[in-house]
Amino acid sequence: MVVLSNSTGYAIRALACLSGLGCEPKFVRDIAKCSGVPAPYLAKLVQRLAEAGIVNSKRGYRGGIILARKPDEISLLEIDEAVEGGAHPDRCLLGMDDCSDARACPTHAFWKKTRADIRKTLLDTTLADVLAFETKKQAATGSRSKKPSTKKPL
Amino acid sequence: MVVLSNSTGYAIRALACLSGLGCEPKFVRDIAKCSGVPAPYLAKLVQRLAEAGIVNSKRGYRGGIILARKPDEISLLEIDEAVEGGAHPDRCLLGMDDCSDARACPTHAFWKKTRADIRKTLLDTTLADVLAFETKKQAATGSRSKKPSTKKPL
DNA sequence: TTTTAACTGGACAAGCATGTCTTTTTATGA
DNA sequence: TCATAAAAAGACATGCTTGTCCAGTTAAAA
Repeated sequence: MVVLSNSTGYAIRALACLSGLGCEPKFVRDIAKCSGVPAPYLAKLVQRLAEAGIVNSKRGYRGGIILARKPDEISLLEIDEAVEGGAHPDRCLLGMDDCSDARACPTHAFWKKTRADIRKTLLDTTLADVLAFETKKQAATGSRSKKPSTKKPL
Repeated sequence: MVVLSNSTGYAIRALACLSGLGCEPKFVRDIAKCSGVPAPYLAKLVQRLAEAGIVNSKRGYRGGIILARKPDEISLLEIDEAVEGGAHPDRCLLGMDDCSDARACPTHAFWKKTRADIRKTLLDTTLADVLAFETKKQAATGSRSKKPSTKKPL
């Protein structure tokens, strides 16, 4: 039951630390300490995030990592695809490789809809939302992103 | 985006072959050929399925594997838990380990509901449904299991 | 009782995601 | 220009899932 990989989880938490504040670049090692992600591994993830245009990295003296856009303009879906190197292929829930709309396995319709729901949720949820979660330590009626939202109390 | 492991997919397809017909035990190697699962690996999976009471295995001359119950009495959820060795823990979609009902991450409510939906679908879908899928090669308004169903055309 | 045919169980190998280490490259400030 | 500080890059290590192999055990039939 794994939807987002460990690596994607790392990236999301690391970016949440990074979006905390300031226009000053942060070092990989500081983000690592703040997020709990192993520093050398985080360095790899940051490279992929930089390639995808989610962060900007600067080498040399006074270098570091900085968000390329505002937190509410970076969706979790984008982070996932940056880390995984592309969109998830639409795998059959049961792993049948001859399952398709034309030849639907018993869970095909259900899974097709669920997959789309998950995708939409990840698209609608931004770093700003995650930041709010990280910041508020208990109570608070948190600030949400500007995007339409599927994350009401429900 | 992996919900059921490769191994669980193997087990489901293998059991579908097994439920085809007859009260005669089938050999692991025949199930392997029919389902495309590597025979030595299938032998391991069969052991777990036997421990879980899904199949009965018989050693020695004229031994083999046989379903312990009728196909429509074996849910995919049961197969999954037999293969995985227990129920899936309720992991946070984003991998936050301090995410809970009391301290909900931005996707918590969504994922809680979706998880339950997936579980229900796997519980309501039985080997009989999979068998119908395997049997009908193209058209047919297939026979379903006796259970209530979330798998309408939609 | 012996032979044969099947599952059982344990050790082992391969592949992939995860994690680490070291060297190289780049940019800043003195 | 030179020293320094940081990311980039690539080789290397680890762990888990998947997959293989082989000797052991069991049961039926001759």
